[in-house]
Order: sequence, then structure tokens, then C-alpha cells
Amino acid sequence: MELALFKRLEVFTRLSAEDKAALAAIATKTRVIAARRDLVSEGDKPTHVHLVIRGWAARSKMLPDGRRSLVSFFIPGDFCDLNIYILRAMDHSISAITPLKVAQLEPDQLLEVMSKRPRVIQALLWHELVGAAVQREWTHNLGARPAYERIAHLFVELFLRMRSVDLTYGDSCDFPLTQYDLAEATGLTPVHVNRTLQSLRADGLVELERRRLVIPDLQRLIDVAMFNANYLHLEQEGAHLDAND
Amino acid sequence: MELALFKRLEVFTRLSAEDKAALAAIATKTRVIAARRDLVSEGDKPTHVHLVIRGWAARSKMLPDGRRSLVSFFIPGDFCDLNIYILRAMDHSISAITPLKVAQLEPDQLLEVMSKRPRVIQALLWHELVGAAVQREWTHNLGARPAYERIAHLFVELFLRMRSVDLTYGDSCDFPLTQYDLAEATGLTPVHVNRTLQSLRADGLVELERRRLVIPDLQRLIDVAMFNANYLHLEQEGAHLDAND
DNA sequence: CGTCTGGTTGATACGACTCAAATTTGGTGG
DNA sequence: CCACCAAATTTGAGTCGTATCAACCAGACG
Repeated sequence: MELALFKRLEVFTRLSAEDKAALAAIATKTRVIAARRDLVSEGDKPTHVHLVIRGWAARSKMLPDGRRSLVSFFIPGDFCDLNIYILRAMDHSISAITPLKVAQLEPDQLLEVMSKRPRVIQALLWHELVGAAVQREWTHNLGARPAYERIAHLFVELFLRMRSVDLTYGDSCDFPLTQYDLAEATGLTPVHVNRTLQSLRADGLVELERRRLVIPDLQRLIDVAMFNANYLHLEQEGAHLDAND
Repeated sequence: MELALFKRLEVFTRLSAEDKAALAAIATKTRVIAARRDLVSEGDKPTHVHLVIRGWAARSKMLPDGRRSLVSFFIPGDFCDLNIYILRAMDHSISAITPLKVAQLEPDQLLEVMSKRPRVIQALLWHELVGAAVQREWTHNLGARPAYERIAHLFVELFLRMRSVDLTYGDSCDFPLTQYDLAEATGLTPVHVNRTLQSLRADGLVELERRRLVIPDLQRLIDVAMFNANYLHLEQEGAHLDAND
């Protein structure tokens, strides 16, 4: 288990080597899911906490008439389902976008680690709160931005999140979402996503092919999307905290 | 301070009389805000945790071009800003819809109560998780439902939330949102909200006038809105837990 | 009374959807 | 390495839901 995975948790609090080792010790059991399969399904009583190790996943909600939304994405370093301690049944599904490797944590063991290591509990709480902030921004994105800016905004968010876990390479990163996925995440039609994407490309804001995203001028895309990185709470506050007290 | 306010927290865990007394003891300082004024503003470093005692509030996010979204509503019994322990600056504003009375809790004192009373910490965590689930459903609502169902869905949600804190009277409740508020919350135009509201009325699904909502046939509205109460996690799990151990 | 806020109406325009088909890409097995 | 198939992307034409702009109306309030 690569400790690099816990980088995301350290934005808020630096974890000590022991904290990370304790987490790693209970994250040994992994599971691999094929692309497009469910990790957890709506209605299930959840049994494990998952940590994404490799690949992308999405949280989806479905309407009785078949309409589906993707309401969150998970990239490496993201925990899903920290809420299982409390919620009785899943109100959404989590499915793999790509082939997905996750660590499967036993709730009891995680609880044990948290009770002994206040930094870990803080880090996980921070993780959840940022998740909630992202969700609010998505609501805002769907409610307030037209298609062009809305898609641009999603690109910026995902790019910055990938960058925060060192998964970008200069101005590019993996980007496994299909146009159909983008449609479900933005509340648009696949056809309209396609056309909007073409304008974004024509305007030189993004390149997207073969599951690879290139953003030649990030600042320009940020401006277009009216993106305010506030909500990602990426500032390295953790840097100020000593990990060894 | 009326203990009834903590009813919302008890959906998940029954709180003992002492738990509630401890909360009430630190919730003595109240603050009153005029309608349409900010309780907390975007960018602020938050200083208190707030509990809504009377009135409605909303969480809003604004775009540089002036477009605004309401991304959450708070009704009596709701805590706002439990995240202040972690987040450095507010990524949204909280403003009063009606004249608003809140309890202003000192973060330190709340922390103190939580550390001594595991049930309280559980209840607050549950509260946050439900808030996150509601946020996801809003994202879904904006992304997947057309105007008519979308507004219907919001009515059902707010009605059920009001009912869960005993603020409904049979098939009706206070409903202080203007059509302009509804527009900002649903990502629609005030004009379109007006017209959609007229259809909902014409179809006998809701009555709404003078800040009062009547839902003559809740089940029918639920069906129209494709509302699944799952995500509110209202089932009285707390009923199973003994408050005195 | 006038003023203000919130609600309503009408006419028109446009962004996004629908349906249907063609094309390209990527993966698989022969 | 090519042939094939399925998945993903692209294109076109026509429609519809929602936005826009501009009045107008009703009640609340000082």
C-alpha cells in the first residue's frame, strides 16, 4: 500500500509516519472491480469503508423513470462511504468508471485507529467536509452555469483534484469519462455535451481525446468557468501543523 | 431554550435528558437577524456554530457575474456551520429568509460537550451526513428533473423536514420562500417558477399563498416528484437506542 | 394615498433536447 | 495483421422547455 495515497488527507493535518502506518496496516485487503460495475448499490446496507487506490469511480442516483445522475467522482486517495457508521442503507450507488482498485477497510478497525489517533479522525472529518463543499459547488454549477461554463468548471475541478494527488503531468491528466458520463454529471444530453465540447476545443480551452485531458492554459479555463478554488480547500493548512505532537 | 429543538438530532440517537441539558446550557446566547440579512458571509472566518431556533435561513453561493444559487435551506432545529472547526474560510454565505433567531454556540464549549458525551457527537455527525445526503439529492434534482417535478420535489422535501420537527399542521406548513427564492434554489427563472407553480396549483397538487403551503394529497405529490424519502434518513432508528446507557 | 415588493401576463428568442443516422475508435479473435 | 463488432463520438434537422424583456397588477405599509 503506497503511503502516497494518504497525501490527500494531509492537506489539513500532517499525519505522522505512525498514523500513516496504522492506516496502511488496516488497508491491506484490496478489491478490484471491472469498469462499469457497481462497488456498492443503492439500497444496500454498506459493510466496508473504501479507499480508492487506482482508477476512477462515481456516485450515482437513479430516478424510477431511468434518468440517472452522477453526483460525485472519486479519484485515487478519496474515501467513499465514511458514512456507513451512521446510515442504515445506501441512498446511492458507487460504480467504477475505469477498472478500479480499492482498499476495503473494516469499519471496526478504522474506528479503532481513529479512537487512538486524533489526527486521523481530524483528517477524515476534513475529507468529508471538503466532499460536502464540493457537492454544494456542484449544485451551484448545475443551477447557475450554462452548458459551456458548466463543463469547463467540471474540467477545472477534476484537474485540480488530480493535481492535488500528483496525478497530472504538466498540463494534462488521465480523464476516463465518456461524453455520456459527462452528460450524466452535468445534467445535459450526450449530444449537447458533444457539441459544447467542440466549442471548448475550438476555443483552445481543452483538448480531450483517448481518455486524456490537456488544458493548455489553465488560468484561461478558470476564468471562463468562473472557477473559485475556495471550495476545494486545497491550501496547505496541514503544513503548519506538526505531525509529532 | 426549548428542548424540542433537539428533536431533529434524535432521529438517529436518543439523547438523554442530561445530553439535552448540556446542549441547552451552552446554547443560551441567541442572536436575531432581520429577514434578508446575512448571518455569515462568504470569505469570513467563521467564529460560531449556529442552531436555528426560529425562522428559515439559506446557504447561498454567488458567481462573479451576479448569478446566485441557494444550495441549502435551514429550518428550526438545523445546525449550520458545524464545519468551522476545520475550514478556514466560508465558501458560501448564510442568510436569513425570514426574521431569524439562532443560538450561537461557542466552538470550544460544543467541543467540550461532545468530548464528554458520545451520543451528542454521534447525533451531530448524523446531522452532517444527512445534510450531505440532502445536498446530493439537490444535485440530482437539478440535473435530472424538469421544472415541474423539480419544484414539486423541493416542496415535498421541505414539507417532510418541517414535519420532522413538528412544524406542520395537518397538510400545511409555513413556507416563507418567495418565487424568486424558489427560482434561485431550483436553477430556474422567477417567471418560469411562476408559471410552473400555476400548473402545480391547477393540477391540485399544492396551494401556496401568503407564505403558507398546503399539500392536499401528499402521496400524489410524492409520486409526481418521484420522491424517495430514503435520502432524508428519517426512519426513527433512534427509537431503538436506549438513551440511558 | 404613493411606494415597494412580490406576483402575474404576454410576446419573442434561444439553449438544450429529441430522434435518427453516420462515422470513428478500440478491442477481440481468427 | 486484418476483419469484425461494440462502444463512443459526431452530424443533421426539427422541436420544445426555459429564458428574456417588458409591462402590469395586487396587496402591505408608512
